[in-house]
Amino acid sequence: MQKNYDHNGSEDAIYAKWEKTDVMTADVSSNKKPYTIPLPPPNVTGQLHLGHAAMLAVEDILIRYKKMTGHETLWLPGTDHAAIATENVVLKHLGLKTREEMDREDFLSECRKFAGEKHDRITHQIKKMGAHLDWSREAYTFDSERNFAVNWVFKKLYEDGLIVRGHRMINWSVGAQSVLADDEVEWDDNIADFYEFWCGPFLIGTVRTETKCADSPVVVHPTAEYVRAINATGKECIVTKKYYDAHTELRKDFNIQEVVPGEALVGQEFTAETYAGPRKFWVIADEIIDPAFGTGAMTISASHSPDDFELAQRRDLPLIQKIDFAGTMTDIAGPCAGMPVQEARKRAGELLEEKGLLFEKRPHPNRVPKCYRSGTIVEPMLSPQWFISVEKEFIDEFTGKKTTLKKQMQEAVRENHIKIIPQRFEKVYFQWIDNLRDWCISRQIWWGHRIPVWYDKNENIHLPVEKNILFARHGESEANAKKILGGDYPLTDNGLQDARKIAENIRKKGIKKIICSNLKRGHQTAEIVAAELNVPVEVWPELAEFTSSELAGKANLHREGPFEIQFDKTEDEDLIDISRRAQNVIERLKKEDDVLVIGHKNFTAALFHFSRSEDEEKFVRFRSEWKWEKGEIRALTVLADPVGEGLQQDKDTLDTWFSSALWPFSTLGWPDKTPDFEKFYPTDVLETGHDIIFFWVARMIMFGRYATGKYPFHTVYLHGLVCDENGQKMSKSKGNGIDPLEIIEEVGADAVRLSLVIGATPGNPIPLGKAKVSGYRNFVNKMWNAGRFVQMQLEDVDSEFDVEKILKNPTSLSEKWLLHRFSEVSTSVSQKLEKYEISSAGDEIYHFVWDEFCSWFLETQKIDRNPKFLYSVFLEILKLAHPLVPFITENLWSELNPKNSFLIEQNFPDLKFKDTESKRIFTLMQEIVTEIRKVRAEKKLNPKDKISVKISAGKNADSLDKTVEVMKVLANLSDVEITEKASKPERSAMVLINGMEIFVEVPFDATAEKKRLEAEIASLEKSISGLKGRLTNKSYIDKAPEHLVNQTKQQLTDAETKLDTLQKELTSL
RNA sequence: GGGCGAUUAGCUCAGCUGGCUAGAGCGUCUCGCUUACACCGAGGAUGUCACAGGUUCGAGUCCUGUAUCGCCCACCA
Repeated sequence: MQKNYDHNGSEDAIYAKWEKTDVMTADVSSNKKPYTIPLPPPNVTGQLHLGHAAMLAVEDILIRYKKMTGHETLWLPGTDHAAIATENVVLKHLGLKTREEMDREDFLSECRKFAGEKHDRITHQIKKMGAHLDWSREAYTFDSERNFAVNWVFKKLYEDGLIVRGHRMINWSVGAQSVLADDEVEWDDNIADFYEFWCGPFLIGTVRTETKCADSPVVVHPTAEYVRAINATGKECIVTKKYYDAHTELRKDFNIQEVVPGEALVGQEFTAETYAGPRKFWVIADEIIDPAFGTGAMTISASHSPDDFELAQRRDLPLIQKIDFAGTMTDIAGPCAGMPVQEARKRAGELLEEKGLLFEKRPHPNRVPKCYRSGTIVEPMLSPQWFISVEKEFIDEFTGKKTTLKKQMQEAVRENHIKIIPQRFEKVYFQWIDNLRDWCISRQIWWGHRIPVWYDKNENIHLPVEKNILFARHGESEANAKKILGGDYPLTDNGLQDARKIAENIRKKGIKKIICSNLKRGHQTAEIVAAELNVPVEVWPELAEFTSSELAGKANLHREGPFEIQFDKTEDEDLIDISRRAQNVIERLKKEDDVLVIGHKNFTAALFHFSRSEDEEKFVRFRSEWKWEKGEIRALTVLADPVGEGLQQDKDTLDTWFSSALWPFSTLGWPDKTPDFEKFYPTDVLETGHDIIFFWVARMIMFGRYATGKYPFHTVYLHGLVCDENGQKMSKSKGNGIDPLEIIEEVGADAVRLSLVIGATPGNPIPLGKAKVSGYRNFVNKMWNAGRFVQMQLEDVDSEFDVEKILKNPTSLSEKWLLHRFSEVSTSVSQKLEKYEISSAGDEIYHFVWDEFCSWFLETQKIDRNPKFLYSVFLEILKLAHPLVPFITENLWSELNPKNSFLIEQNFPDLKFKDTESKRIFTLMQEIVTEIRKVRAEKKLNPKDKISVKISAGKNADSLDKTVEVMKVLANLSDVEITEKASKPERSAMVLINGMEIFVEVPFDATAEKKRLEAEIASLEKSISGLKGRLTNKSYIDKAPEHLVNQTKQQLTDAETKLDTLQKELTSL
C-alpha cells in the first residue's frame, strides 16, 4: 500500500468492478422490502454540474445505507430529452436559424445523434461520482417505453375531459418560435419610455404604443373621480382628479367642467385619431384599472396582454391581432405594419408626436419577459394550444369520487401523503398550487413527444385507439414432449387437448379471426380452435419462432430454466433482426380487430417486449423472466393510430415536463402491471434541487396520483443550490464555477461527496470552495493511512480468526471504550440517516474516525496491541463509512479482506455494546492527558522531555491505574503515580479534573503560576456567582426541572471546592 | 407588490421541541518531521449570537418591530 492514497488510480477501477457484476442490479423477485429512488434525469444536452453531484451524493448515501440495512434498493437512472434546450443547441450546431430550414425527420435524427453523444458523457460523469445505480434499467424520457406511457396518460386525461384545446394567452417566444410555460419565462429589468397621449378626450398611458392602433374600449375605474376639463380652444380632457391635480401643465390650460365617477362616463362613443389613423372608441368601466396609476384610463390590447385578455373575455370585447407570430405588426398597424415590435413601438411614439397626440413621454421602470433559452423577447399572444385543466372536476377512478387535479395536489401534502424536507417548502408548494393556472402542454417544436391527436377535414379530434390483442400458446408439440429445441414438429395428443382447452377459454371473447405462424404446431392449434369457434385462420409466416439452427434438434433435457439463445450467431436471427420482425408484426396486428394469435413462446415474448421498448439489450432479461403456460390467454394492449380519411396528426409536441412528470412510474413499466411496477412503486424518496419543485416535483405528484392512484413517493428531499465559498451562485459568467470532473480529478470523488454533503442543510445553499474540498481529501487520506496501519499490525498475525467473536469480547479498557463509542455512533448515524440528517451523520462519522479512532484508539494500540481486535473493528468502521465514502472504503475492504466480496453487500453496523464505566474511565484518562499536554505547552517544555506526574485520584485510583502505561506514552511521562491522596510535590503545577488533583512536575516559575491561578480563580468566581444567582432565585428552584436544579447545585459545590483548592495554592506560593 | 429565509469566531456555516461555561471546518498563532498519515501530531487565541422591545426562573433558541442581505412568486397599462 502506498503512503498517500491515489484516488485517480483506484476509483475508476472500483466502479468498473461493480459494473462487471450485477451488484447494482435490483432483484425484482427478492423478498426484501423495496426502497426506490428515481434519479432525477439530467438534461441530455448539458453536462454534469455540482448540483448534479450534490444530488448524486445524497441519493447514493441513502441508497447504500438502505441497501446495507436489508432493503432491496432500486436507484433508477436515466436522462431527459430537454426539448427546447436540445433543439436550440442542435439548431446552433447546424447553423440553422429555424428548424423549418430542414426536413422534420432529418432534424429529429440530428437531435437523436446529438443526444446520443451527450448521453454517453453524462453517464460517464455520473459513474465518476460512484453512484450505485441500476444501469440495467436505465431509461430515457423520450424512448418508446416512455412514449407509450405518455400517450396512455394523454388519452386518459382527454377522456376525463382534463385536456382541452383553446385559445389562450400564451407566452410566445419569437426566437424559439414556440410557446413557453409561465415558468420558462425570465424577466429583465428595464427602463422603458412611458407615453401619455390623447385618445379623443382621454389621456391614455402606455409603454406599448404599437398596440394602440385599433378599435377598442377606453377603460376607466367605476368609482374613481374623473374630471372633464376644457381648454381655450375647446379641447376636452378626461383624466382622474388625482392626475389633474398633480399636473400643473394641465391645470394651466384646462378648466374643470365637472367631476364624475368613472361609471358616469360609460357609453360614450367617439372616433379618435391614432398613430395608424382614425379609429372608433367607446368607454367602459372596470375595476381592473388602478386609478392611482398613470392617467387613470387605458385602452386595452386583448390579444397581447394577459390582463386585457382576461377583461376581454369577461366583458365580451373583440380580439384583434396586432402582432403576428413572427413578432411583426399586422396590417392593422397601418404605417407600422410589417415592422418588428420594438421598431414599431418607437415609430408609433414618433407618429404620436408628429400628429400632436403626445402629451408627455417619460422613463418608466418595467420588466420585460424573455425566453429562458433563446433570450429573445416573449410576446403574450393568443394561440390555439392544448391545456391541462387543473380545476375541472372529474371522477377519480381509484376512489370513485369527484375531485380536481389541483385538489389532489393539495391533498398530497396537506394529508401527509408526502413530506417535504425542509418543511418550509410546503408553504412554497401550497402557494404555488393555490395560484396554479391551467398548464399549457403543447409546444411548437419538433424534438419531443408528438401530441397524440389527429384531425380530420372537419377539425374533428381523433385519439389513438386502445386494442387488446389476445394470444394463446400453441399446444404441446412432439419437440416439446421430447424437450428438443427447434425444428417443425406436429402436436402430440396432449397438444390437441391443449388446443381444445384454448377454444373453450376463448369462446365468449368474440374472436373473429385466428392468426398463426406457418409452423405445424401453431397452424394445427389454430385450425382446431378455429373449427370450434367457426372463424377463419390466417397464416403469418413472420409469427414463427426464432430460428435456432445452432440449437436445432438438441435436447434440452438437462438444462435448468430457459435455454440461453446465442443471439450473436450469424446463422440465427440476432437481436436486431428479432426486434425488427417483432415491430413489423405489431404494426400489422394494430390494424386487426378481435383476433386471437396462436403464438410461439419466445417470439411472443418479443412481441410483448418490443411493443413497448426498442431496447434490444433489455429483451434478454425480459425473455428470461417470461413465463407462459399452455392454455393461458394473454392480452397485449396497444395504442393504434386512429384510422380515417385524411387524418393529420397535430404538428406540435408536448412540454418536456409532461414526460418527466411520469418518471417515477413510466420508468417501472407503467401502464403495464410489470413486476417492477408492482414491487418498486410507489417509490420512496424524490431528491432534487428546490429550483424545480414546481416544474417537476409538483407535476409528478399530480400525474402520479391521477394515473396510478398513488402518490409517487412519500418524501421529497430538496438539496440546496451549490454556490462558491462566498455564497455566490456558481455561473459561467461569474467564472466561479467548478467543473465536477476537474475537482474529482484533483481530490477524488469521495472528498467531493463529503464536501457536498457535510455542512449542507436541505434547501440552503451548499458552499463549496477549494479549502473545504481539500480538507475532506485529507480525511480520505487519513482513512487510507489508518488502513495501512491496520494492515501493518496484521503482518505477524495468523490469518484465521472469527471477527464477530472478537468484537463480542473486547479485552482492554480502550477496546471497551471504543466499542462503546462505536455502538453509540453507529446507532446515532442510523437515526440521523433515517431522519435525512445527512450532514450531521457525515459529520459524526468524520469526527469519530479522525478524533476518536485515529487520534486515541490507534495510539493506544501502539502500546497495548491487539491486532485482531483492531482489524475487526476497522472493518466495522469501513461499513459505517461506506455510504458516505464508497471508494476509499471499498478499496480498503478489498486490501484487508481476503474474501472476494463488496462492502455494499455487508450489513450496516448494528453492534450493541455498552460499558459506561469503561467509557467514564477512558474519558477521564483523555482529560488528564489533555491537561498534562496543556501544562506542557504552557510551560513551553520540550515535547521530547519526559516529565513526572502524581495524581490524587480518590475513588478512581484503582480504575485509573489500568491506564498508566497508555498515559505515560500519550502524555510522554517518565512516571505516573496514582494514589487516592497524593501530596503536592515541591516544584509542580496543579490541575483539577472532577475533583482530582493532578500534579505535574515542572520547572517552577512563581510569577507565571500566580498569574495562571489568578486568571483561573477569576473565571471560577464569575461562574460561581452565576450559579449562586440561579440558586437563590426562588422561581428557578420552584419551576425548573429537579434534575437541573440538582445539577446546578452539584456544579456550585464542585466549583467552590475547586476555588478553595486554588486559593490555598495561591497563598502557599 | 406578495411570500419565504438568513443575520452566531477573520471566512464558510452547525446549533432539533428554550437549560450554553455557544460549537465545527478552514484560516491564524506556538511547539514538534514521535516508524499509519506533514494531505500529520500536540496545544492556544478569537464571539454584547444584527438591533430594539417582550414572554420566561432562564432566550442564540419563542413572540413583536426595525435594519441589512438572499431567494421565490406575481407582474401592472
